[in-house]
Amino acid sequence: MTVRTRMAPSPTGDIHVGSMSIVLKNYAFAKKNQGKFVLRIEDTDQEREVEGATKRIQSIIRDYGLDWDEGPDKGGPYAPYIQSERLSIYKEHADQLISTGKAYYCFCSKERLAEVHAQQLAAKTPPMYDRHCRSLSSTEVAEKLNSKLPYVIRLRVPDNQTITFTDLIRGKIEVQSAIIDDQVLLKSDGFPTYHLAVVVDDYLMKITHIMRGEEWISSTPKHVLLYQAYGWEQPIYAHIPIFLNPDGKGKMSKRKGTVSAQSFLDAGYLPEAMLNFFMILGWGPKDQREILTLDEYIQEFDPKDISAKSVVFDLKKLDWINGMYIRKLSLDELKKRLQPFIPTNFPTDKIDHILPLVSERLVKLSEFDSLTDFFYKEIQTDHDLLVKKSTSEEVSSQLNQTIQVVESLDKWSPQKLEEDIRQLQEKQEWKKSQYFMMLRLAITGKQATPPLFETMIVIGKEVCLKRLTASIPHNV
RNA sequence: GGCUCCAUCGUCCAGAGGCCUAGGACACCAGGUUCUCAUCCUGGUAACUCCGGUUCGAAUCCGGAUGGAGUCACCA
Repeated sequence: MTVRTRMAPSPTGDIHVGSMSIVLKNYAFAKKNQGKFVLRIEDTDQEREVEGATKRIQSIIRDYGLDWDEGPDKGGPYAPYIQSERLSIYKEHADQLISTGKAYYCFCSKERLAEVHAQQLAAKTPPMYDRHCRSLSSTEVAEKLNSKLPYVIRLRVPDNQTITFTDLIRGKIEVQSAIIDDQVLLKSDGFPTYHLAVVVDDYLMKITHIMRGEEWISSTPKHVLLYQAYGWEQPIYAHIPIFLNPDGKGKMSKRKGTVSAQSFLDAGYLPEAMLNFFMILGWGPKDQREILTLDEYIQEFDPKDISAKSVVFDLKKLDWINGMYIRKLSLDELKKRLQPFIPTNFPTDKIDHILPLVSERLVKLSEFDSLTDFFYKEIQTDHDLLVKKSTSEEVSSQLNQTIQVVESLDKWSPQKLEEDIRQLQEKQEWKKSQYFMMLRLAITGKQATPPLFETMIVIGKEVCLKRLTASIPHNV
């Protein structure tokens, strides 16, 4: 049997990092088993649909370096892969359930439903449909249908049944049918609900393994009931634990920070670093490696080894991984990845000299600007800081003598520059840490920078002299 | 609140009855390298939620408590 997995996002906005992590798992598991990974768009909610979201979902998955074998733009043996284009299929399947008595028409108005709900809330009973239309006679139904009353189709949930399914990660899960609502299958606008559409499509598209977020675990019994109603074999389930906010409290949410997969790329995280992070959150290879390639992951990943507990989205670890990946990039490749983050007024002729100086200091690509701005922008030196470890007098003298050394330099090379400046420092017996930090501040305006001499070479003799002169304290 | 799931260092993972005075990684702390920062190297702090039971023996099995999470729509 060919393994077939799927990801079924709904186009209601940007795809979440949690969803991307699930894409990765479905993708990897399909690849590992020489199977197929399907992308299906679940656009059954017309009200919440966001214009252009379907396109963006597809492009972000590809930006992360993943791809699907069958999907909206590629087609495949079970096309179409967009649910709004499959409406007749769901209608047909809903009707089938009506004719077998597994589902029934419901003509309740939204107002009545809201009223019932409010009453149940007040009485502190579980808020469920009161099955008002469940026992309508066939003549009553025919009458209402004839008078064009709007209707939905609901699942006739059996009484007193224990519903069982197996989750690859957790094992057997049992739920009593009594707590399951007579779920709406087909909405009054003719669109299916998620529950109907997902079961019908997963079956029709021959999906063998359903790996989806843990939040679906409580609606899985409804799906099981549907499989039973149709007499179809259940797929294999693996409910992937969700991401918790970095503070460890609650499902990762927009309110507590960034959640969209796109925004992490925008912030300068490398897609392969993101993927690596997803890999080792809640799972690890046998030998405890933390850094692994997609191919290695595909080889070693097994959904049943995923930890069953929800995991904290630890940004510190992500930063570490991203730094590792940035340092692994060749300078050419780094330059390419950096393009969107390089300011327009950046002196491109200097980039090949600047890049080696900052590459191991980059945690995120977005930091490039703040790490390199002093190379070409006007700097602001804090004069209090400049004289902090000394006196204005001494600093003034240090700067003047340094200017002389720099001016008389015959060769503008880091080796020569370092040699002469060190010679000066040793001769004058200036305190190393004070003198070099003072110089650093004068040249760059910052306390943390790449090595001073290389930096000065890149900045250029003229600008260095200008900055040194400008830094001389005047109040002596 | 009902239902479901989960429970090892702050975080993630290892541990599938004796190898555990619990191991690795991130973070943190200290030290080394060094002109600062970063990288790199060394070392350190730090956990089996609790209570019962099973067993010669439990982090590992069972039960309960507690805690955390998810979910209860004509949304997915």
